Amino acid sequence: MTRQRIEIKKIANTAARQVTFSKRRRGLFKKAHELSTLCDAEIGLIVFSATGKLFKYSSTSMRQVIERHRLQSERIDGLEGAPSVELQLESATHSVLSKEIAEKTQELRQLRGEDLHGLNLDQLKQLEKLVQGGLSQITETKDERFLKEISTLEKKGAELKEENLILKQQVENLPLVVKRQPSEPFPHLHKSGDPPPPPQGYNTSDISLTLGLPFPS
Amino acid sequence: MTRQRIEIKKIANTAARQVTFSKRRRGLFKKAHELSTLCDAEIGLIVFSATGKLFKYSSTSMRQVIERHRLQSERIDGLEGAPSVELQLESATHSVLSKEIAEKTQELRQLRGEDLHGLNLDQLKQLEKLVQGGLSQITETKDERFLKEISTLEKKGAELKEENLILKQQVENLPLVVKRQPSEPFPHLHKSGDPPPPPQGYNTSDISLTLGLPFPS
DNA sequence: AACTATTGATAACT
DNA sequence: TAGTTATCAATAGTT
Repeated sequence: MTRQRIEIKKIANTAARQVTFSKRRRGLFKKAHELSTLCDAEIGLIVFSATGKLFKYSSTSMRQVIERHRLQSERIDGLEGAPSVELQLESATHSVLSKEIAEKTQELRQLRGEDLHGLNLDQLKQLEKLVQGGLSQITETKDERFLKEISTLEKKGAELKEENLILKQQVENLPLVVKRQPSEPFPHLHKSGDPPPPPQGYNTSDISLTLGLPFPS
Repeated sequence: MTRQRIEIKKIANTAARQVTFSKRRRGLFKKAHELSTLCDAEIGLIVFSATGKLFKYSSTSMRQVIERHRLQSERIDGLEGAPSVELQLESATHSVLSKEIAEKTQELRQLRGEDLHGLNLDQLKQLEKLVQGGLSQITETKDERFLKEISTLEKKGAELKEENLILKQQVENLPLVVKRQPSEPFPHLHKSGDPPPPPQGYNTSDISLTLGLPFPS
């Protein structure tokens, strides 16, 4: 509805989908509120994100809206030999949950390449595309992780190398007369109160060494 | 929001309010549907007009949405002076089922290449392997299906060819006596004024024409 | 999260 | 009630 119109079907890119979800959810809630205010309507709106997070709006109380809806629906469905309300709710819940589990289980199996018999050619092609997309994501994430690890290691290596260089310079700068006490060969590199670590860049200290300059204080 | 922006408060004029209610209700439902489709969200929307008429939209079934909402709310409200044993049992069952759903949902998302942040390198490699396996299965099944379709078609084609052959032989054996009328051999293929098409093409029909087959009635 | 070019929704009117 | 249009609001793509 803007820069370019989009097709109304599931947004493939996860990040984009989440951004759109946030934006449109806000818009939807705003519209719901406006309708309820402008036209004196009683409204209940329940939204579960793809990640299962719950968002809701209701003009009065959600319970009231749902209750009113239940009454209306009952009137429509009409006649039932009523078991207890609790049992009805419970079995309803269970059947809903169980059904959801069954669906997800089946979906998982198919994503794993099992139980494909029920699918026709189009569905197979679609599934293949979906899994290819997933695989790309996974491989990409994995490779990124690899690269990150490599660069971390390289960085660490470089730091160590530099540290070594500095230490080497310090060692070379030590006056030959003074004997270091063996107890603390390399006490610490940067504790406060210490003589500042060699502030020099790479060659200055070497040069000063060569020239026999006094030790920097 | 158009010709003139309006204040969000109850519309005084009844007729205008009803008109606005109809228009905005449609808009709201459309947006709800778009959100659910674009972002894979589960949505339930209940609207009572000021006159008490019920309108609703739900991406799955309203019962399922309300049930899911009830579960979430239960969990959030949480702590309340111990409910009845039945309710406790019910909640226990629910939490088991809900947990299973949550796990499967997460697994599904990861198979689709989403939400991979929580995984370490080893887990990513394992997941990649799993999905690669699934993809192989799917592709294999799909291609088998393709091949099967092809061979079916080929078989059918061969049968038709053979049938044609037999028919041709029968045609050739027909007596040469009957003459076809030369008027309008292929009336619709060429518009008048065009250079006449190269008369008869291939053979079978020409032969039958030559042979003066009776016009199929 | 902020911006903006566009599309979409809709208030007023017919 | 339905259709039209001028205008405002929502938002897709981008930074």
